[in-house]
Amino acid sequence: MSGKDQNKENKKFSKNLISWQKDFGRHNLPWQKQINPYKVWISEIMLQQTQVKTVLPFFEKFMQKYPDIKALSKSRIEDIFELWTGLGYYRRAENIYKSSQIIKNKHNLIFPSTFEEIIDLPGIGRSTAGAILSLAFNKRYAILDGNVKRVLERYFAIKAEKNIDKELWKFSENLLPKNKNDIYSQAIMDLGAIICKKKSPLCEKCPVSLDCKSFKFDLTNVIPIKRKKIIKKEKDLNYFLVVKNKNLILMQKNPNKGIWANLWCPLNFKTKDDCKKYLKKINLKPNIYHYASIKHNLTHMKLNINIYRINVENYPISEEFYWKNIYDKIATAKPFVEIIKKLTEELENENSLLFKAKKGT
DNA sequence: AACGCGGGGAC
DNA sequence: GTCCCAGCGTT
Repeated sequence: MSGKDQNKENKKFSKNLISWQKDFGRHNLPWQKQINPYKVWISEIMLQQTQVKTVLPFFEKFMQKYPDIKALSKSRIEDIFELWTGLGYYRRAENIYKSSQIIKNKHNLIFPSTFEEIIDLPGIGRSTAGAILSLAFNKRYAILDGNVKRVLERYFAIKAEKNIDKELWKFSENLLPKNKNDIYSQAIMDLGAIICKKKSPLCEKCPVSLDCKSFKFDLTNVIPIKRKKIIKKEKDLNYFLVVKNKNLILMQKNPNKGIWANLWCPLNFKTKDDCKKYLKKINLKPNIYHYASIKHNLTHMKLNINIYRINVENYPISEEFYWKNIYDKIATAKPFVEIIKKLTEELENENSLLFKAKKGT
């Protein structure tokens, strides 16, 4: 096909998508109502590698607590972590916090509107920047998320066995319309989510099926090519619920790398023996009870988490630890939410038994 | 270019 | 149980 013809095809693609979006696209997502750059930004960060349905309750909570950049800029990182508990990819929470400080100090609390300024914010890469610029500012920038990749690979019948983002970016940019870039970006994502689904795409309802090479050559079940599956490593982890006075739990801040980086979790040792040695070292009785076992599946590993309980009367004060009251809000990783809740209930029970015993004597 | 980073929806 | 999601930052 000549360059001129290709150009014509590209125009038809965006025109069809924009027209389709008006009738069949998504218009009632919470970040689309009274749209502004702040909402688009927060939603785009939450939606990185995370399905819409999962994001919805987190987004609502976030907007209630931080309705605008000013409110967000007064936050503490711990508060954002607390709100992020269970959503995963916790680096995103940190990046939102850091960005809020940059927007306060550099941009006078106004969300920036140029590509350079936006991509300069932590946690915002080329695709998220493109999404914000098109959706919130109606500027002519491309996106390349999971939906768009799948649509492009199918439409152009690209059999990619490895990373071909460089080419896909080129395709994505070539297809951009001159106007209505806000509707177009929404349209191509909606198409991927609603029509051009990973499994059983609804080609009969697709506005661009007639020009789709995979549809034409019956390749929609082959493309996109399945990526070779990763073998999950199994990992055993040991966490220790150190309980003091039946209402305090010892929490420890994770290092700035690895899983749950910078998040507060219960005390962690490689083995139970390591924990025993440590307790002896600080003159505590090494009374450790097995408390629970949790299997936690992640994308890249399978975790077997053993939880132990230790009752102590005192504990040395240190900067890397803090005592969390069982009634305080939790800013931690998902597996510990339920465990701490369970522990809280049991401690309440133990406390009431203790109370009764005292009363009886 | 490849990898690590969470948790869960969809099938 | 498997795949992968409105990706980014690091190596």
